[in-house]
Amino acid sequence: MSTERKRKVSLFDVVDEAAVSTKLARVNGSFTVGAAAPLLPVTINRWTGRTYSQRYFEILDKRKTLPVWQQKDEFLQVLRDNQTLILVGETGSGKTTQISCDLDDLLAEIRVLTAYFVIEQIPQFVLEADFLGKRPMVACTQPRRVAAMSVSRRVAEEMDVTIGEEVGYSIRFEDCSSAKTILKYLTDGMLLREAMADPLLERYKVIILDEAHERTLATDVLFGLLKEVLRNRPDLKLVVMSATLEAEKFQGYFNGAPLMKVPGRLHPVEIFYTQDPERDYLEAAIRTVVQIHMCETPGDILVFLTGEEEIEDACRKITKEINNLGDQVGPIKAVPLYSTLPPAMQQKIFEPAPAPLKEGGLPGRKIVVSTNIAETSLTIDGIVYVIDPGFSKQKVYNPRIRVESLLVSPISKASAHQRSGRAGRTQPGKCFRLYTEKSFNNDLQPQTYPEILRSNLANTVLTLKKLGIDDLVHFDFMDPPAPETLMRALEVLNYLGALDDDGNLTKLGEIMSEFPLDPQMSKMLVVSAEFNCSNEILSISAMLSELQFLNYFLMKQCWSRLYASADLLWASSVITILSIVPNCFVRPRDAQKAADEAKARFGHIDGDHLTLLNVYHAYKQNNEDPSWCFDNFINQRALKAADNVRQQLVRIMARFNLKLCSTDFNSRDYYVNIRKALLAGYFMQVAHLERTGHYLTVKDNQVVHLHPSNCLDHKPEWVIYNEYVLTSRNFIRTVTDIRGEWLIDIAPHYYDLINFPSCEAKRVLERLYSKREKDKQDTKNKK
DNA sequence: GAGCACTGC
Repeated sequence: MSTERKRKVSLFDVVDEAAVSTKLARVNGSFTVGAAAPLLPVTINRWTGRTYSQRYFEILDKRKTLPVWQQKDEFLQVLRDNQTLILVGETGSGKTTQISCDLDDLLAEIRVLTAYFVIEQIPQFVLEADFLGKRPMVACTQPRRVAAMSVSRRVAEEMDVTIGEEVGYSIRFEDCSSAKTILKYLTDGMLLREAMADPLLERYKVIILDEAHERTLATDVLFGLLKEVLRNRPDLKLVVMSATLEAEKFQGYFNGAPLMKVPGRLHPVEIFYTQDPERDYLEAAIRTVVQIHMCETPGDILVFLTGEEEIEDACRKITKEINNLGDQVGPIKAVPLYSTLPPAMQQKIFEPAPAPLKEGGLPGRKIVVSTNIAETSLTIDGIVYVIDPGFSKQKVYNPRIRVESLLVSPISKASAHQRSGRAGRTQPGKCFRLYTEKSFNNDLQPQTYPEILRSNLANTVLTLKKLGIDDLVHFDFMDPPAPETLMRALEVLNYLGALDDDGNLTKLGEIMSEFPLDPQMSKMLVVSAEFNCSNEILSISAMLSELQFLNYFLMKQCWSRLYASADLLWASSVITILSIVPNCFVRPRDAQKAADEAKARFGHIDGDHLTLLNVYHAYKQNNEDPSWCFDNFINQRALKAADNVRQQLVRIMARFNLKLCSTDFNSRDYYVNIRKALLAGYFMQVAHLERTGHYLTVKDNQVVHLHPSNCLDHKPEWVIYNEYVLTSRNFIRTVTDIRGEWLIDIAPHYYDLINFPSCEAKRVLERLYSKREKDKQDTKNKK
């Protein structure tokens, strides 16, 4: 029904648009009369029909000084003569964001840059193309939400239009566009969503994929999809924007499309390497900071390290060492930066360097010590020196045993390049690489290993099926995933009932594909009404999915060789292996005991899923009060985000007429029904307690341990788990007590005993099955 | 009894 209403609105808007264009024609008509007209400056905005503001001309003058402006005519000509065009250069250098989970905060804090860059200009050039018709609609994708928002706002300003009207953006939770919109910035995942409803993307005349070199999962899927669409739509044009490193690969993939180089970065950066390899990169980084501070001209320093503890440690050591130098040097301020840092602390990176201690004294310097959050997601102006030890923490996924872990690994050349670029934002800079030039050339991988090759593809396969791609094996991936990964995904979807035995999308699968969740979770949600607890499952899903933003999906950096030898690496004690902890519960260093006690108050003896439900309920009962969150060591941002997700899920449930219901809270079945519903989605993630006292995952037979963060007060015979992580041991995290009988009731096709490796769990299930048979016989006999 | 790279729908 909501689609129906939407259609009516857009019909209305088409009428409205026609009215606008007649008005426009009239305005332009009166304007172009007379031979002298072309010499006059254009004063009427052709998109709005309004007179341009003074500010428009001020910005225009600056835009005209940009190097890319020189290439406008050439660009338009190449675009006219070709269906696909690849632009290479330093993309993505014109965005600035501040860290925050809250979109409102972000909007208030986005700072306007004084420099203008390629991705703001190219779409505007496209709109000026006369060969695309009167009001061609242009889409421009970005891998990150904030980029889509901030760039579109900037462009709306440059075009002298209101954001959300002619220029807009569309991201999850927020569609700021209208029927008037001719240029829409959106996340790559969002364009993929649009393609699910409109497979030929017919509303667009031009699609621009920015930051294509980042190779996000969504971008990779769009590549293959758009290649198909371009064949079916000769009128559609595609512009791919990428960094230079793999330009030829892109060209080869897009059938020899023309390459055009565009200038990007404003200032040169001088690169320095060490003569010999460094044994201790942390020590070397601190030493380099001190040297820069003593010997180099003023300018802030950015140091890349791998994790919170290392960063805090480095900040302390830097401050100590510089203080030891006394009056010989100016004052410094060492500022840590990582994603879990409270926002108030994060703000510190934008504070100016400290002033000289006395008038005419040595200048101060700001030293930002950061994870690779500062590599792509966040830009800090004023950085002149970058220190790059060459490592970052990267997530590794092994599809064979479905285990993920985080490990400190060497970065890629592309990543090193990106890091050094951070030095040249405001003036010429210097980058100190704490490895040898030989090592850079020979040891670092050229590119970020694409996400699609190291991800669980169950969700992607479901999306592709929904997009009408039946033959996954012959789908034109730029880097085809391993056949086993695809097979594994198909198998999981078949067990969940999303695909039938021929691999075709079922009705259930179609509904599941509409949820922005992984398939197990959407299955659980879709069937939860059958267990009379969809309200509660909604809350749990929202909480889990909010946590999964942090710990389940996608992994980013380069690591192909690591991947190939991952098993060996896991065995290696040299490499630091860390896990990712969900952040719904806050545990400050100075109040760990109080935080644990607060958490225990929410604990549910049957498991962590139910504990999450308790937290959500308590949050709502306390009117989402931030001070209540603070007092109870609850991360308010996480809860707010979960609530946001929940609302979106409710809307999708309504679209498919899925009932919202709850079991009576006083009923004995209230929690039983919830636990059963969990199993309906996650029946493939069950572990059994062996007589030895260890848990074994069912079917995979991996020895696992309950993560100590769990809140069970006993060791249940059967548990369902949300994730399996490898840190110091094999852990299953977020676990809930379930009953063996439910396995054979709810997922008999998975627990069929025929393709089941022999183990204790199998023998227990066999007993349960025969007991079930016997019970059936008994009841029959009684009758 | 563990220890927090980064994003997307």
